[in-house]
Amino acid sequence: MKKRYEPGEIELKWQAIWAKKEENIFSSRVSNTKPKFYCLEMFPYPSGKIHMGHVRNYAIGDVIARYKRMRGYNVLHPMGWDSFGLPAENAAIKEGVHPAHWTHENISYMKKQLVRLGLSYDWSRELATCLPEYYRWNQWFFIKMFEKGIAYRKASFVNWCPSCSTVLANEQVTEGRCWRCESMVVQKELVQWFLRITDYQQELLDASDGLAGWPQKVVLMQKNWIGRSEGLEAIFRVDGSDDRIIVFTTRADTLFGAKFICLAPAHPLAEKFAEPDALAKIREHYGKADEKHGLFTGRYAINPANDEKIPIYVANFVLMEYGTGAIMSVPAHDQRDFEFAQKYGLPVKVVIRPDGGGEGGGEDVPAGKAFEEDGVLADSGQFTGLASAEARQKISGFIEGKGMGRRVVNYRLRDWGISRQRYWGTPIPIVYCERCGAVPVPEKDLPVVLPEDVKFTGKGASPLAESESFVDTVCPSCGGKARRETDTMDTFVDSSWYYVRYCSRKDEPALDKGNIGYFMPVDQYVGGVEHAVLHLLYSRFFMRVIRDLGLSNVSEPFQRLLTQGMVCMETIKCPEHGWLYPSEAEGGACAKCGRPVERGRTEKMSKSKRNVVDPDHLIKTYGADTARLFSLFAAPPENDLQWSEKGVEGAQRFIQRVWAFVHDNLEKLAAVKGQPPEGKSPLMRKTHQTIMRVTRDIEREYHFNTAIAAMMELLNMLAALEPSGQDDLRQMRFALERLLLMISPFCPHVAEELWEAIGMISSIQLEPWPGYDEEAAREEEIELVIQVNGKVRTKVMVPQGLPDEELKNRAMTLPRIQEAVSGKQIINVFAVKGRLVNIVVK
RNA sequence: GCCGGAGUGGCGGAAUUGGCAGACGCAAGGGACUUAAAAUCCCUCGGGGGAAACCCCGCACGGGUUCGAAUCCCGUCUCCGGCACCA
Repeated sequence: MKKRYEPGEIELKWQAIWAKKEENIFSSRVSNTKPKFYCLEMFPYPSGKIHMGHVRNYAIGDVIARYKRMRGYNVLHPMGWDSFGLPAENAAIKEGVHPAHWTHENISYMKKQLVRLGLSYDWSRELATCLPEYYRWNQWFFIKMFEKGIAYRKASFVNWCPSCSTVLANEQVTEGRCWRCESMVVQKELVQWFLRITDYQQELLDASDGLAGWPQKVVLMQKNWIGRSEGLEAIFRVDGSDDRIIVFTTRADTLFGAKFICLAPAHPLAEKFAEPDALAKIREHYGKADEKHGLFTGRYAINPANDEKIPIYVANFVLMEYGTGAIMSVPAHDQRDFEFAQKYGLPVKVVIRPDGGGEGGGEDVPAGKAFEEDGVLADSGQFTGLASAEARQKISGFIEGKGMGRRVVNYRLRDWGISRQRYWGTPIPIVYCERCGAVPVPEKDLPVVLPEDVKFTGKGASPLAESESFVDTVCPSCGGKARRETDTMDTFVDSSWYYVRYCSRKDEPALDKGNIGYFMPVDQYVGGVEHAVLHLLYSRFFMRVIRDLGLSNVSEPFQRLLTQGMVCMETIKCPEHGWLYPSEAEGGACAKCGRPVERGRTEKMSKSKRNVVDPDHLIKTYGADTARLFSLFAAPPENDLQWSEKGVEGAQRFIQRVWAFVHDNLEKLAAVKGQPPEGKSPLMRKTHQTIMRVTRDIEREYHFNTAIAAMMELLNMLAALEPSGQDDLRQMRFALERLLLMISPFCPHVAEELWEAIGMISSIQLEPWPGYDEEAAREEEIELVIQVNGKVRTKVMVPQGLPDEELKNRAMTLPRIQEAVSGKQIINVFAVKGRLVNIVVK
């Protein structure tokens, strides 16, 4: 054994050994003897190289997988590539490389990086979503959904990203910007394919309360996204016509205050009533968060509550996609309506007064803004004086009784638009025939493969539309001339079911019911919180479709979810040259101009801010074990992690100290024979305590940072020991073996190496997780804390397990306490859990 | 604006159920070894007072409940995340 710890050498050695043993170490088969555990990390987009976010994500997952293997589970721990998407196509436009080529190069490089990190994946299940054998099943799912009416086509206003020149789903727009490139999104009317996720909205909502293993934050985000609200649909007759306008409101209690009606610009009656040119102008402002624009139609509607005649407007801020596309406007109690009323000089009628706010004494017109809270009804006929909550029910009932409306539930969630006007995605398997319309490609003709003869110009319509060999086809139904759909699928379709594909090996058929039945659901899913509504909601939807296709009994794909925090690093800025790399700011001065630099905030690592750490460089300098250890030690997984070079060195120091301990004691330790003696010693006690703590910290919320801290404490004790005699050495060896076992999921290479060094023959991977004995972990003496009036006055060592009365007596006799209580009246004495005594005096 | 979450040393972070605030690590200071440096090892390390024993203050801020509060309740401030014309 070398004196120096050389990570590069030993890590490559063990990675080679593991690769040979892959069949029996990291691979998983359907097994009846062991319970299964499916551990999954979000698969990466093959962008070129892995980044520190991946390192952290996969280190967390790997510790869980390795730990569970040691606990005797049949662990499924797969990895693959989310390999369709825009960057590949953009590279093609910029550099002329084919997206497939670019993607496969990246995959092969990144796979090497993952292997180099010592991650224990079952590569026999590796998948790449851009391969026809994978996306064939996207097409298969699409056809099944088409047959069931879940996939359908409609024209609507959609989110269009001008920079990506494609459509985005609602979930993919953040603050009006594209989730990927941050360009402002515009509204465009297009015919698109949608998946009817709204069919499952109530089920998804109801089931979210059962997601006990998920961060509540994520559950809440999903619930808000689905956005259920209960209200009333009320019918407003159009004066002098048979037309009726249906509005949705959650505030039936304000119905008597409705002073006008607003229609969405795309509402059928808006087109019927409004003058086309004027309507077109309103439409220009649709979906934009700017000023409110209205157009009076010249028509009036009848308020079903009081038969009042109120004007009908078309307004840019009314959404066609939510509710009924028409609203009743109550300017006194809705801020938007208030602003609209102000602009167009419409009346404001107060029908809700603040609870307890003087009978009839309040002002009629709110001062400058609407009163939107609940209160007491005013000026509302027979309902005047009721509280809002009660009035909502009563007025809804009243309207229902008149046959002028009904209580309904509305959701904010929209159907998922999956059409993308790009090349590098799954072709939508539809053929358009003049006679038969949209016809699905028959299953036997799948996959519809992406054509190769495509030019990547970055301009115009879908690149697929340029490929005649692709577009021209025959109708599967009538054999006549037909054209293929040229849009591809949103890449979130690919990732909505990949965890199901992993249940079968590459060489086994996809979607095998037996395999799915054995491995699903995922027991632990680990990934970034940025997918809280996107990928995670789509997957919950897809799993239900898969269930309803009879392929699985599972509804929820992910039993437990861990959302890890971001990896952050300090930023450095020069007042003149902007963001700098640390190497450009040595000595606190900008390397370009010599001006002093500003230490910026610690922010998420990003290339643009130049605050990134390259995993390759990190591994080369410190090794994979150190990279993993630091990622896990510096913060609990759900927190953001602040990268620190010094912290990395600290992590490596720990590994080096373990190494040095084994090296320095190797001869003595190797000669040890037999078990440690019965009876307690500080080291034996500490060892059992450490196993207890580490086990508990991993089991409970995966708090690896405190688990590692506990192992460090054990090492500190071991290193301070000066053994004399065989019994001491036996204990030392016992403690060391357990320490190595506990370290092995975190730093698998060095654990293997040291395990071998102390004479163990089989791989440490195959060892069970060490057990502990609570009795052996128990302290014989405890430090009794004595407080007077809640303040610590002294501490004393006493035997473990004394009765409370005895503790109180002992406390009272202590000189320090005598002194503190002398001349005072003792009111009460508390003893707490055999650990603390509090004396209350006056 | 609405809905969540979080504020603990110079820093990252510990602290089962209300019961010793600051585990572990980083940084810093001192010392040992060395011709010297690195590495390593040892000691100190929340603030204030005191020669010391020890005392006072301290978990964003202000109140409260309690024998006892980082932990529970109310209010305020700050930061982070989500949603945002959703009727």
